[in-house]
Amino acid sequence: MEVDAPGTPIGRPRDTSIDAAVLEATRNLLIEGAYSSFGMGAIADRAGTTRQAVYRRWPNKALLVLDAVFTHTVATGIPDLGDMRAELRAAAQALADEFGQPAARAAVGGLLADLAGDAALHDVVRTGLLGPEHDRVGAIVERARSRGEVDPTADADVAVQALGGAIVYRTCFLGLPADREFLDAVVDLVVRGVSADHRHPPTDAERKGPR
Amino acid sequence: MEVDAPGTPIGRPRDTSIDAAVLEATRNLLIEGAYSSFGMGAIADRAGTTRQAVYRRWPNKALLVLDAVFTHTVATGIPDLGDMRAELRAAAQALADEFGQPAARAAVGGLLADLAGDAALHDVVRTGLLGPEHDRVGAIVERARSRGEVDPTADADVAVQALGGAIVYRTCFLGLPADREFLDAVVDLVVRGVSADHRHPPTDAERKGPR
Amino acid sequence: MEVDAPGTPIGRPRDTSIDAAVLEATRNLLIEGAYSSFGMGAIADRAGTTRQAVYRRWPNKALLVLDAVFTHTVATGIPDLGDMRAELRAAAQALADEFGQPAARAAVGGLLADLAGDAALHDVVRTGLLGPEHDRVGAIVERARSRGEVDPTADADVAVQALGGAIVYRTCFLGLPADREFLDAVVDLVVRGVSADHRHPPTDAERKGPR
Amino acid sequence: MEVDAPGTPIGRPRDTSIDAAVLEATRNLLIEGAYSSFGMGAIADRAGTTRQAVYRRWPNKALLVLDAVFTHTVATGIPDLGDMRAELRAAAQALADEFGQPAARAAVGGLLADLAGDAALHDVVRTGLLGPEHDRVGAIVERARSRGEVDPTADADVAVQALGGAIVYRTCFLGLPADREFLDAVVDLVVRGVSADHRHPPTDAERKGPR
DNA sequence: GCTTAATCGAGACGGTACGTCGCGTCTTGCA
DNA sequence: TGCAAGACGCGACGTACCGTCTCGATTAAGC
Repeated sequence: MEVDAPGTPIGRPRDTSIDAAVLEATRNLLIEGAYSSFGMGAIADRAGTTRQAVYRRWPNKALLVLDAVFTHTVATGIPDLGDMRAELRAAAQALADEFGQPAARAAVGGLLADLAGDAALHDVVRTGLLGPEHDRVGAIVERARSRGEVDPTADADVAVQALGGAIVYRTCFLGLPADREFLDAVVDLVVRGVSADHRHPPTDAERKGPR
Repeated sequence: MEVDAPGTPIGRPRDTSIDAAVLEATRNLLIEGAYSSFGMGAIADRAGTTRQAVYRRWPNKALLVLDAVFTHTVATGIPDLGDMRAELRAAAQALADEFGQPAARAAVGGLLADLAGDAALHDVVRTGLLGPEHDRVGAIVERARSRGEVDPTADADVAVQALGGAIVYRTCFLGLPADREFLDAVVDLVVRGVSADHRHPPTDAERKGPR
Repeated sequence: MEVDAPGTPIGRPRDTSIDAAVLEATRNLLIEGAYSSFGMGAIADRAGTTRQAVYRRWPNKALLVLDAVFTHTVATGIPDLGDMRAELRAAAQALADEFGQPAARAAVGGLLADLAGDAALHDVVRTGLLGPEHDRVGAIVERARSRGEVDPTADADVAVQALGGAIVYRTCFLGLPADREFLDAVVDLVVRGVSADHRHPPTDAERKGPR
Repeated sequence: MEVDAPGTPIGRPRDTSIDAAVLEATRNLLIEGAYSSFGMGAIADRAGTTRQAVYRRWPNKALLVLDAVFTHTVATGIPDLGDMRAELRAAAQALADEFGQPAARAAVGGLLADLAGDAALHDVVRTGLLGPEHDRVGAIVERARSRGEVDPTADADVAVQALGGAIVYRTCFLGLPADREFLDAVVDLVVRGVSADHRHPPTDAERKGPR
């Protein structure tokens, strides 16, 4: 149901090598400096092409950086290993791989800044990048819940946000590496935080306590 | 033995009302639009002054926004309530108050973007903003640990990053409110994640398993 | 062997209508006010374009004003009329036309001021504007000299500077019009000053007199 | 009839050394660079004082430069030597001394530029600087005329403007020195140009000729 | 000896212009 | 139609100077 599918694209075909060159240039510039320290012109120069050729492919820097830095095909679900901890480790590792690379660390802030003013763009990120990530981790928790490993009162979304937040915060805000040790520790914390055994929820007094 | 301590400040003194006006203008502009959607000129205009008067006070937008948005005197430690959960709730609430305000949500991304290229600036943020926050939350966990409530193998830093990350991630990345319910849930997760009772650490096989 | 001769000019060509608009805007602003009362920004605004488009064409205000005000193709020599007085009148009239126009009167001072600090610019004026003017008038005198009309001891350069100086001084310094009557009178003075008949040079005593 | 003559000036008296320092600083800056290359701030700095102290004494740069560069007491008339040539030489030398000094050469252009927009200032220059100069030279010619040395049809003003123009033009426009030789030559030209003997005015045909 | 008043230094103030940079678009010639 | 090149209108950048002001300290003269 492609509306404007170009049945037979007329005119000179796009030079696909430019696509690659632009993406790589973007990544390199991100590694070398901050998101806001370069612009479309610098990207085009680095890629050995022109601004126009870049704009023909991506309408703005945010979407270009998104393409350059993040693996959209990330949605490769985690296989059912029958073990929440192992599955979460795999998911956490994937997250760390994605957000820990230097280009991503440099990109996140600027992307966030550009997002703030552009609702459409924000949606792209939420549904295209964050959403799948959430679903994937959420699925792990729900699967474990169906196996009875998760406390019924635990909120999967909260677990997801704690896990993802910890990784993103550590890599992008603190600039620290999300190494194996850290990932294990945070996964461990989350697993224990949601696991079923001996869960004793806060009393009502605590829950609705003063303030 | 302050070298450049202005014993008797010479020349016309700064107009302190300008400081306030600029900070408020900055906050308002952040609420109305994105970090990157306005510049020093717009701030000066809104504050009813000139760019120069702004630059006299803050050398760049990042430091100005930092001053405008974040309460530096945040380091007011959480009192010892004898209850980790209650203390963490207070800390989480403070965090949510700080990062949940509209201006902060709009600022975080741009700030992060500018930080990436400026090591000195990054240090200011880390030691002046994030550091105290960490220490505060870390102190709560350590206090609980000394009361025997925390599992000896649990890493306080990880708990801190999970708690902080979850809140920042939710407010700034997802744009969702960090309401009371969410805060309670994430505190609950962290408390259970580090608490001493019935902790069963991963086996060595799990820990060093094939990843 | 032009090195940077643009064999085939590449890229989008300059919009020639902007050149004209900028030159006219400059002239108009000079007529309306002083050289120093407006800047490149005002010129661009008046021309309906941008500063950048102006800077692309002229590196500074002095060179732009030079182009706007003075006819560079002034070097159209005066034809040999066989009569020094008539030829000098034509030359004087050309000078008065050039320096008497309102824009020129307003420009001269500022130009001179900017020149003082820029040797390169000063050369442009000397060789491009003053030089041809001199050669033209000098040629008239020399032609007359070859006809025997000029005293052999008379210095053509001095005659040139007296004629030119009188006109420039009157129009630009005194703000008086260099009308037909004045021009006739000053040409008459110069002609008589250099003519051969009954010249009685100063005695040595006069020439090397006290002080 | 001094209206606001401060009978007894109360308050702290002006530091007269500042007057001198400012005038000298102005002269030095003019020698080192162009009129437009420095401002009141630079003058104050160089004089080791503040802008305000300068503005207290002179309302703008043009008047300050005028004071700094030109000897207002120039009106010392030329004594009657009974010889036009000798008297004109003395006057020419005085003119050359005044306008030939480096500071004056650098000042003239900028002064002219500032004058253009300020009628009051222009009057100051005309009546205070140029006027006396004219009167002085004009008086010489008229004196000679009364002795019968000058042709009755010769216009003294034209002679004045030719003499003055030649000197100013040579020093300020061409940047050449008005040395003894040049002054003698231009005086000679003017003397011959106005002298009574063998003057044969242009015929009517020439005077009202075509064009 | 105290008040009064103008000056001094220093530097902030609201303005305006500077010359440069980057944006996103457009207009050429060539492939 | 794509591409390289570069001009276009637009707007922000950080700086510099303008002429004025507001400070505390200084320096006479008059009371």
